Amino acid sequence: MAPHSRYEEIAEAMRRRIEAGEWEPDARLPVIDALAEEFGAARNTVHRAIGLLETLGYVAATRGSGVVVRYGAARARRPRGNLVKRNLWLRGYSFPSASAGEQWMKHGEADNTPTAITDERVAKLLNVKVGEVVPRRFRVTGPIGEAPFQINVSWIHPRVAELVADVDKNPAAGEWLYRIEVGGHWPIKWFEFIRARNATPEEAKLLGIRVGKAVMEYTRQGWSGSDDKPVEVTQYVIDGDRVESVQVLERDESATLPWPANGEAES
Amino acid sequence: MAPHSRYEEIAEAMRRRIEAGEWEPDARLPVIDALAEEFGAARNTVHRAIGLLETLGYVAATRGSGVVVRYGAARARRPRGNLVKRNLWLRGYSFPSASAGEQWMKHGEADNTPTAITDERVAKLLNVKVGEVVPRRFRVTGPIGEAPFQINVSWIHPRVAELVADVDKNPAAGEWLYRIEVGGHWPIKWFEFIRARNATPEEAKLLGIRVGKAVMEYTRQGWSGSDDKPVEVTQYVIDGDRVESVQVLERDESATLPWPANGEAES
DNA sequence: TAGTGGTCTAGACCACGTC
DNA sequence: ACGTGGTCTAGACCACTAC
Repeated sequence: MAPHSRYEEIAEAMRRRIEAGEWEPDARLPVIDALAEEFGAARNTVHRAIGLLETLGYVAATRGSGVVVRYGAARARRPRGNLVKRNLWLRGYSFPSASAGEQWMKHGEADNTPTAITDERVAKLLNVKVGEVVPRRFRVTGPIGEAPFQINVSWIHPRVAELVADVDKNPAAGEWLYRIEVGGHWPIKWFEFIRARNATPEEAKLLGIRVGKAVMEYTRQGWSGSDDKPVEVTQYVIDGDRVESVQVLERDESATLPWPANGEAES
Repeated sequence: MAPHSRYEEIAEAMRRRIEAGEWEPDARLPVIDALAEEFGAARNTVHRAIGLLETLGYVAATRGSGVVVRYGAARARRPRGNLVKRNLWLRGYSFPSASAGEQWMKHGEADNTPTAITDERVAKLLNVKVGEVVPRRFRVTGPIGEAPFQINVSWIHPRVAELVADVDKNPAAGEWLYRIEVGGHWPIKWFEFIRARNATPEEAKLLGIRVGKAVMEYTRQGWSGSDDKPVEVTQYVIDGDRVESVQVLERDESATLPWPANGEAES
């Protein structure tokens, strides 16, 4: 029954106590030294068990204050979909993967300075070379009053850079995607790639989560409607614990095969 | 520039070497002791750096053989969708989140024995109590000839247990979902919940991945069309490194607002 | 300032793959 | 049997929070 390692056993024992209610949500756990003595293990081993419980979403540890139970925390539900809505009044767009509607920028961390592309995959999707400097838009967002849980980064192809050059100085001009479309690239077509992966150290710091925490990554590639080449790549990195996509499955009866003519039925 | 800890610095240095091609894909890295000496750090610290690189998908470590570069590995693409297809000939169903089509059961790990429900969320979705014993179907699947990368588990509500009791002995009778529908619960309606989270120790062992690796979790809840209560819950847990969902975004022009009557345009 | 979690070390031992 | 990665220990020191 126990092919587990010791730290997994300890994590398992602690998990059971949490689920049994012995340690209630928002309550503080005993300090690590006390737990180490109780379990008869080294401090490091208990610390590792806590790290596991943290990535699994059972507790949250804060240096200086303690380890707190985070079991049964609420999670934002975001309807899944593939419909892009345009709002010509605001000269903006609405992507289903991007927002739950009520999000806000945080910290003033917005950064619109052009940057060299380091990621090989992004370079390929945008059809530029690694190291090339392109316009970039960077945001960390989340609901008002709560911790941010989403990183938004967009890279723009150099050949349309002029079209979005004054977007920040002149907000009434509309979003940069709108500028690109009316600038001669209508209609933009998008592909979206969805992955689950582990947070990098940089992302973990931005989102206030532990390194290695699971995140959802949406990567969107926008193609020009005129020259049929990529014009933008946008990536959303979302704390996996904070959101959940929901979808109603529909029946495709058109794809239903008829009963076989010579009925092999036997029910 | 370096708010990193030492193990993150070492991981960063190793990552740069991999991306620079100094350590090529499928090549073996130096042994940990050698790396520890080179970086002037303890063995444990280097080991932790390697663990980080492993969860980020850059390397794969195997006890007894070594650490191998896994950069740029292929990934299966699975079209995203919400259309459930019925196949009356096979008396089965096709869910977009479930399969890439060519999957196969692995290891003979299939397990159809009834089991007590331990997960509180699953219990709630199936509308039963935690600890209640219900029919369960368990599979670990993946493409032929490759390592499995997906865990499929289904729980069935006790009130429809009789309808699926003989499914295993009589394959020609069709899938258990088909049996439930023709047994008086047509049409079943489904909701699907999608999350990214970290693999538990059990899941990691089944999928052959490191504990804490990011996985996609699809949870499907099926409602009876007759008594409007849940009849089944199915969960897919998929190695995040092995699949990627792809989707074409469509324009919803019906939602587009008209230009304002008093044009504030200035482009 | 005291107490908390987080990191690092040096060394030991274990589990597993390879030869 | 050997060499590999994985775990555990005991102790030290650091970074951060709360008081």
